[in-house]
Amino acid sequence: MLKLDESLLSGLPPFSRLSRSQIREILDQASSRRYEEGVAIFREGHDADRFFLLLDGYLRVIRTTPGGEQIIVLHISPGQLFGIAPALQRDTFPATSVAAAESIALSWPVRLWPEFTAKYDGFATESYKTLGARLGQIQETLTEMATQAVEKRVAAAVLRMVNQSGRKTEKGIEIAFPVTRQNISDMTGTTLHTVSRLLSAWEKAGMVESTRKHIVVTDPHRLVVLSNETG
Amino acid sequence: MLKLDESLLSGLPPFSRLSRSQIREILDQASSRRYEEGVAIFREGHDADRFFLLLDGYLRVIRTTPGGEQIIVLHISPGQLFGIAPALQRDTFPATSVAAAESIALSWPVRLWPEFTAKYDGFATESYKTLGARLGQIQETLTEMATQAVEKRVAAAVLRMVNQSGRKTEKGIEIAFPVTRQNISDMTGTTLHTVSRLLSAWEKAGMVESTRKHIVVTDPHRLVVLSNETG
DNA sequence: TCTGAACGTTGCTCTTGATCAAACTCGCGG
DNA sequence: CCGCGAGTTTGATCAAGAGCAACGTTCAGA
Repeated sequence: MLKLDESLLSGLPPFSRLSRSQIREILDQASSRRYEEGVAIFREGHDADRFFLLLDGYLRVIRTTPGGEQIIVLHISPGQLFGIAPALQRDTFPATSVAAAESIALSWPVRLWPEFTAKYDGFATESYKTLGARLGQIQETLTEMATQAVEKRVAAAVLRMVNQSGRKTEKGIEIAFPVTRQNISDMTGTTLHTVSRLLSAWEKAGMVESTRKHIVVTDPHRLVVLSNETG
Repeated sequence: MLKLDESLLSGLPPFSRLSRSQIREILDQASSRRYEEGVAIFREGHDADRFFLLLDGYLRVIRTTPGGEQIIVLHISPGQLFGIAPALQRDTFPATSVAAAESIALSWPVRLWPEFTAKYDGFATESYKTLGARLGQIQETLTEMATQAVEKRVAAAVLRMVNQSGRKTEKGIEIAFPVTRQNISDMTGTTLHTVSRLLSAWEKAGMVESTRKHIVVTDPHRLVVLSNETG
């Protein structure tokens, strides 16, 4: 395994208050792995024997119903901890994580969790902050799902991805990882057909442009208005 | 304020590993309050200056949309901690808590949270376990909302309430706090009309009996089957 | 005992978005 | 360069459930 550089972690919130030598210590205990697009990092219900940090790429956090349908609960962006079941005293993962694009993640055995929280200043605080934000986000999505019409849910889902991973281009802001119509329908509890129709309509209206697995929002403002309309 | 008895807490998970004197200490710092049915204990977005324990009664945890619609995220039963924003490093409450029935809760100022977690063995562990369970439940609800038809969502919601608060009667198992059709529609993202029709149908089919604000499940098994059917 | 408000029921209509069906486009591997 | 499969588009049909309307029931308080 190649030696990881301290600069990988030094800018990230959970580690920002640590000294160079502490970060070295942490890195030396980590294993690093690359995941192809579409590959699962871990699966719902499996033994939570490690916890993770996404260095590069994007993940989808997924739950599958007994009936085989799946829904995307949230996305993970670079720099975020994930699979932190131990923080909630769980011994199995509550959801599946799949690489939305080629990704690189560090991981540590769970037995180090108590050590990390005890020893490294700010680590526990930041981890729980992450969890708090995530809980809030899920509640948000739930509320949306329960009260908003499909068009607004889809608009909100697209905007969420843009906010989390948007990068500027000449055309507008583009979602930084591959997304299919099916993916969006899995985030919003609708069908790929409906999503396709909506995107087509928005494209005609000049708010987005999309090619296969690829979406650019050309008029974010109008999309925001759309997603907020009281209906 | 009257003196609270140690037995109130000694059986509850967050405190079960503590000595009598430690529990005394904790109780002496608590304030106890009674809440009428329908009254809010705290509101979404407000300053999280205290954390709570429900001694008796039932709570609804609610989120309200900008458009004024509300949805019930989960219920809290006696013995559970709630409003534990500090555990997630939040300084405002992420949702509103309303008494579903007359309730009694203890509360402590947030500044005691770090002290409690540091000083009392098992307190942090159990708190995070609660949070983990709650996160899991919300994810469950979200998945359900995204994939299941209305009838199954309503069946699942009724069963969840029964599981959390069911008490046996001659007729069957009854939900221990007042629930209106509107409440159930707020849990499932539907309308009170649809809920009313479903309950009527189930009543005709001999699975439930209900009077105003009051539901008894007479044939839980069939309701479970109904909620699990692959549709 | 009366009254009004809160809660519940039920019929009808109409819209949303699922479902079914078919064709098209792009990119990749052979 | 061809053929195949994954992803996408679009049309047509249909059912679930929302919305609307009206009425019935229960209960608390005057």
